[in-house]
Amino acid sequence: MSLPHPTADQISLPIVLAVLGDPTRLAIVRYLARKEGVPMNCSKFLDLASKTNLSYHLAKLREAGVTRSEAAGTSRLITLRRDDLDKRFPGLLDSVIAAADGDKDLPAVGTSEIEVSA
Amino acid sequence: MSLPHPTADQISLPIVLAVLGDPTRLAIVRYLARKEGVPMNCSKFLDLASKTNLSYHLAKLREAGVTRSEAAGTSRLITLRRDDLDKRFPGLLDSVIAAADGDKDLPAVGTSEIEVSA
DNA sequence: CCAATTGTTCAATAACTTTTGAACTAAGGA
DNA sequence: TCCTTAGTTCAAAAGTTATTGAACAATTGG
Repeated sequence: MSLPHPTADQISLPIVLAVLGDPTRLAIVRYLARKEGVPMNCSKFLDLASKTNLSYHLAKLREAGVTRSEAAGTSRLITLRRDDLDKRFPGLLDSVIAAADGDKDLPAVGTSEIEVSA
Repeated sequence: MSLPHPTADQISLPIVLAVLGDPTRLAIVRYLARKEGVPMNCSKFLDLASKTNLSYHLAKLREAGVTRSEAAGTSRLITLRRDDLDKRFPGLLDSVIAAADGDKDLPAVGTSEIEVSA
């Protein structure tokens, strides 16, 4: 069973901007962008907010079309929908992430991480 | 007398994104971008919202550092702070405006305009 | 000076968003 | 089967943002 996601052409610019205009969600997106290709589970983000609140923010990101969440056992694998976002809004995600990377006042996750091999 | 504006380095990414994540404000910014260099007064935007509501949205844009408002007699001249935004968040404004231009569902102002010389 | 034009402020309300905790579901391992 | 892990759902509370109308201020033209 997979959760509802908008199709690429249903992704709306004002909704994406509004969703990214929240520091917690921006931190999540930033982290997903840095670990692109590696699907994340929610527990990665527990230092940003409570479990319940994370569920809320991750649902917002998914409903806006910014992320994709797939069920995998008891976990959820979360990925950035970069392909769809780049197609719909060329350059937007890159400039947002670059801007977020340059901002020291933004909350962040896993910025000083030791790469652990599987 | 000029209204309070943030300095370039006070402009915050999440605040800018949240402010642009409103269709009325996006329409204003889009119009300012198309008429860049030409300072606009508020009456240009009266088909987007009521006078009072416009005052509110224009204040949000100004406080976020997206626009500059200068008093000029009984009018206010509103311009995009493109220089400051481009310095702080390279590429962001361009990709937002390009994305907005490609979206037919967004409210717009003056898209079919006859150029009137002064 | 008077009236019109341009826009602001204020208070109220409506509408949304965020956060919370408790209760829940579903999968997987012992 | 029972327990743990991972995450959702729900309802309530808190907080924030958007919209409105009426009243206000400042400038300009007659």
